[in-house]
Parts: sequence; C-alpha cells; structure tokens
Amino acid sequence: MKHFSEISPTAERVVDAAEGLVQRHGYNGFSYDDVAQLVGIKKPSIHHHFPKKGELVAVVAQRYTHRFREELLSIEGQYAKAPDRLTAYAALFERTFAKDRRLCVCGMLGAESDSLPDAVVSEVKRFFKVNLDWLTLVVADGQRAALITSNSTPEALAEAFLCALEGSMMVGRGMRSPRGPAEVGNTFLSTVLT
Amino acid sequence: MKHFSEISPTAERVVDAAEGLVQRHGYNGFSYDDVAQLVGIKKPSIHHHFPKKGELVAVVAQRYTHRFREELLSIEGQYAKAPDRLTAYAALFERTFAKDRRLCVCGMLGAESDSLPDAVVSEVKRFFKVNLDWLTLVVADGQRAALITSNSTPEALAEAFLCALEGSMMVGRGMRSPRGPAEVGNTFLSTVLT
DNA sequence: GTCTATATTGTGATAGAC
DNA sequence: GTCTATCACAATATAGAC
Repeated sequence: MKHFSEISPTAERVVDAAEGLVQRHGYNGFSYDDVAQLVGIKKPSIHHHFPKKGELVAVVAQRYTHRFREELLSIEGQYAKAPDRLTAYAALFERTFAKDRRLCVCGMLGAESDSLPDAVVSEVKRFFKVNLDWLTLVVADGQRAALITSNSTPEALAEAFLCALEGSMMVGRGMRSPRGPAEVGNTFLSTVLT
Repeated sequence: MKHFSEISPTAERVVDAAEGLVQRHGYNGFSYDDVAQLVGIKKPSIHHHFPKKGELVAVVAQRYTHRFREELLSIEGQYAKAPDRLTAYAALFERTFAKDRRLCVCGMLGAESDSLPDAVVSEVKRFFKVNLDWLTLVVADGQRAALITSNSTPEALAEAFLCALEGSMMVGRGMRSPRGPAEVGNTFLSTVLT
C-alpha cells in the first residue's frame, strides 16, 4: 500500500481534507466531490492521486496512526510518571475534539467497520493495537510505582481508559455538548490514581 | 412526529430491519433497498410507511430509547443497590454487542451526528439525556450508601461510565475483538465500588 | 398496502485532451 | 497534474395502477 510519506504536496492536501471529512461525517458520509471542493480542484484530480476511496482513507488512517505514535513518543519525552503521561494522553483526544467536535479518525471508522474496505479495517485495527499496547505499558509502570491503584490488570485498565476517551467523543457529539475527553479522562483517572 | 406505538405490523418490521442496519452500518451506510430486501417487500413500499429516511431512523431511535427506559425500569425492579444496578446496566450494552457486535443505535448516530436530519439528532440527544439522568441518580444513591467511593460528582461518574460503555462497542468493533462492554464496565466499576 | 415505472440526483470511477 | 466529458450505477423519492 501507498505510504503517506511518499505522496506529493497536493496529495497531502487531499489527505488533510479527507481526514476532516471522515472525522465529522464518516467514511460513508463524504464524497470525492466534497474533497475536491475543499482542496480546490476537480473530482477526477482526486482520483488521480487516490484511484479508490478505500486507498485514500487507508492513507488517512495510516498517517493518523503515525502522528499518534509521534505524540506518544513526545509524551514519553515530556513526562516521566504514569499519571502525567495518561493525563497528556487524554489531552490528545481533547485537542481533536475541540476542533468542531471532531471524532478520532479510527473511532469513527471503527464504528463503521462493517462497511469498510479491508485495507482500512487493517489500519484501524493497528491504531487500536498501538494505543492499547502503549497504554498497557504506562499503566503497568504506574502500578509498579504504586501511583495507580486497582485490582484490574494493566490490559483491562488501558482498555477501559481508551474506551472512555473514544466514547466521550461519540457521546459529546450526540449530545451536541462541549464536554469532552479531558473531563471524562480526568474522572476516570481520579478513580485510579493514588 | 410519528410515534412507534401507532404503526402497523409491517411498519414495525421495517423499523426492526432499519434498526439492525443502523447499528451495523450507520445512517449513511444503508439504503431503502437494503431495508426492502430484509423485510421482503419492494423499495416503494418502504416509502409508503416512511416517506423520508430521516423519519424512519427517527422512529428507530425513538423506539430504541423507549425500550431502554423499559429496561431501566426493569433493573430498578430487580435490583435495589447501586452496584447491582450499574452491573445490570452494563449488561444491556453487552447484550446488544453480543449480536454481531452491534453498536448502540444512538452511539452510532451520535458519531454521525453532523450528517443527520434534525429529527434524528433530537432523538439521539434525548437518549443520552435519559441515560445520564438515570445513571446520575443511581450513582448518587450508591455514594450516599457508601457503596461507591470517588471524589467525582455523580454527574461526572455517570458520564464516564456511559462513555466507557459506548466506547467499548466502538473499539471492540474496530479491533474486531469479541471483548465488549461487560468487561469494560466491570473494570470501571471495580475502580469505584467499595 | 403493494407493486411497476420513473424522475432526479449523487456517487465512485474512467477516458482522453491539455 | 489538471481538466472536460462521460459512464455505470445506486440513492432518495414520487406517480399512479392494482
């Protein structure tokens, strides 16, 4: 599959536009024409960069996951302790949601999973695995340092935390509420932090 | 708006079919033809019962919310204590998810909220309000009885719990994982129950 | 209530000129 | 890389016969 780092500047603008559309309307909720209008070129030009819709959205998800991994690395560089890392993690979701109540790209695609091309499904799965693996390590570290108290396994806590953040975007959207991931993340963390 | 209790038997089968399609593919992921094939009648017959797609899905959400309220009442009748009620509440989501990893109707519609007719958006908002109000009362009761320990307000805990459950369906779907709401609900509850 | 037929629009996608 | 033109098809929706 095409890699986002090898695409032209115009193709990148196409991916930018498609990303926002996926976050607000979902895979089935936007068209090549919507992308074309946002980028300022015609529909067939979009097809020139990404012949199939599935390819375009797969690259959107691929880049999204890559950027998330960069953010995770950045958090590790900025914060040493598990509680601070988890709070910073929740802030990633808050930043996304703060822009027009945008959903996590892979949260939206995860919901639509049954009507998606295989290439997209694979990328979505990878996103969640990357996040759960990272969160599990952070939680385990916090438990070792006695900064996190819970009878649950690191895996289970990581999953519950991720689900709460993803869900907060969905619910915040459905309620048309400005309350978002940061608040829900705080509530969750306050129940497990010492 | 039309009320689900006043529709014909055939219209009810239409709503049944549409409900499952919304849960698996979302509002933008199914067509009148899909519904027609499931019900076993032709497309224009679906339009006879529900002229506009927005009306159909609004009734789907309306009935879904009503049934949820019945379930909440049933939980109140079966369990007296807050922890048991919250566990039973999570089981509602688990039962939905256990069927082909179906999403909560209003969770899916909440994610798609930006590309939905107003009538549908209103119903979705109402669903979340009903659930958050109920959960808030249960949590407050649990805190009064010292069965739930947390510095957070009942409102915040209720929201975090609901978000975790909704999110677990989205993430479980995206990962193609059989792990669902029951597990995430348990993890969450084990962090706040005494 | 259900159907055939059709209007109308939108969609993903391609051909081929510039 | 971008465009005009167009295809093939699917979508929501309506008219009108039975």
